[in-house]
Amino acid sequence: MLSILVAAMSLPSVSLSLEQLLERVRRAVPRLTKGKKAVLSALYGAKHPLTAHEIYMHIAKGIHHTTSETPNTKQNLPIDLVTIYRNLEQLERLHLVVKIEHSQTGWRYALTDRPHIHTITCTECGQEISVGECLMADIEQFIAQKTGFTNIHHVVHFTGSCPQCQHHSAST
Amino acid sequence: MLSILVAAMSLPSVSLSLEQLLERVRRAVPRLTKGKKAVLSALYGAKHPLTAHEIYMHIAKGIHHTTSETPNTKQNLPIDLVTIYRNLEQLERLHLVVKIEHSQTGWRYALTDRPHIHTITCTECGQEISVGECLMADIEQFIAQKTGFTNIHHVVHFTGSCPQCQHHSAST
DNA sequence: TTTGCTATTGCAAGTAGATTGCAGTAATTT
DNA sequence: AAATTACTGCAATCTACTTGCAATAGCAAA
Ligand SMILES: [Mn+2]
Ligand SMILES: [Mn+2]
Ligand SMILES: [Zn+2]
Ligand SMILES: [Zn+2]
Repeated sequence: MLSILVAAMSLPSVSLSLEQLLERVRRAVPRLTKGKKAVLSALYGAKHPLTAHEIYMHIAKGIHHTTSETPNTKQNLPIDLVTIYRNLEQLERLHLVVKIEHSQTGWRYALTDRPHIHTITCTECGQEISVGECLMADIEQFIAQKTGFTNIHHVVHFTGSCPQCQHHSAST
Repeated sequence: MLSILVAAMSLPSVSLSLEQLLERVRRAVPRLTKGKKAVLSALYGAKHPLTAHEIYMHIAKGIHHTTSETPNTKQNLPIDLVTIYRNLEQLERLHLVVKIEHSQTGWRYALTDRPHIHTITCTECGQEISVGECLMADIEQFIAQKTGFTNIHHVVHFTGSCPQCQHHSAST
């Protein structure tokens, strides 16, 4: 059984450039707006799944602050958080974005079909560390065969007691 | 809109009676209260993981309604929802209860170490069906070895397009 | 380039799951 | 029975997320 796990660890990296991705989205949606581009760019550059708020912060930081030299025009206003939620919802319907997990601060989103890692959180101290590349591919394959579903994705999060916190346990 | 889990959990293979479970909890907590017993009883009898609100409703239904014959005493008042949340939190800290998944209506809780199944939800029509017994044991074993964590549990949910809804897809 | 259509946006208000403060209650020990 | 204090209920609060609506901005036809 562990052989399955080892086999699943060498992941195919499907590299689609941001421009290719945007072109694909342009064909799929009625309007390729500034907000949609910003959300896709944020997710494209992300090293791990992001919450809507993290996407918002990422976009806001990428925009010039208002100074006497750079006046407050519509170009340098951040995208409203509600617009980010609506764009994520639309991109989800197109299967271009997926909810990967529900963290303590809300859902985390990522581009579909990207190699990704999962994390484990200590329920006692809150420490969150990587458990490495996703090992769910074979399980999803199995589910696809068994159920006939397509576009299968998963929401996963692990919890436990980290090495520093292992004591006072009532369980086996 | 949202479908309810269909027969998501079987009874524990290692049969611990409710009385044995309560005895174990009695030794682990300072006070074995009416609320704690009610929460544990609800989870013990559940066929699938329950939300805090579902536990609340379960407890309320199990208590006599007030009539002229059965006056409104403290015995037939339901347990307050906030008390259910606090008891679940305490039982989680003792690793006796775990959050199994985040449904559309909130977190679902179950007794620890119970065999369980997982489900897949169609993102288009909302249909939710079983994918069979949990297949995560090997992955958890792998994570335990790699990270040194103990008491490892997981939150998992699958989504996809069901056979009846497979069309208009922008992904591969 | 200008114009028209309407998808999309920002703002504000609303929803609902979950948390917190606190005064009173009840489970347990002596 | 009395003492101790973990626990409870109520109300207020927090916050991730959604919804209504008038204004805006993609996009393409003219
Ligand atoms: Mn994964
Ligand atoms: Mn499982
Ligand atoms: Zn820890
Ligand atoms: Zn469907």
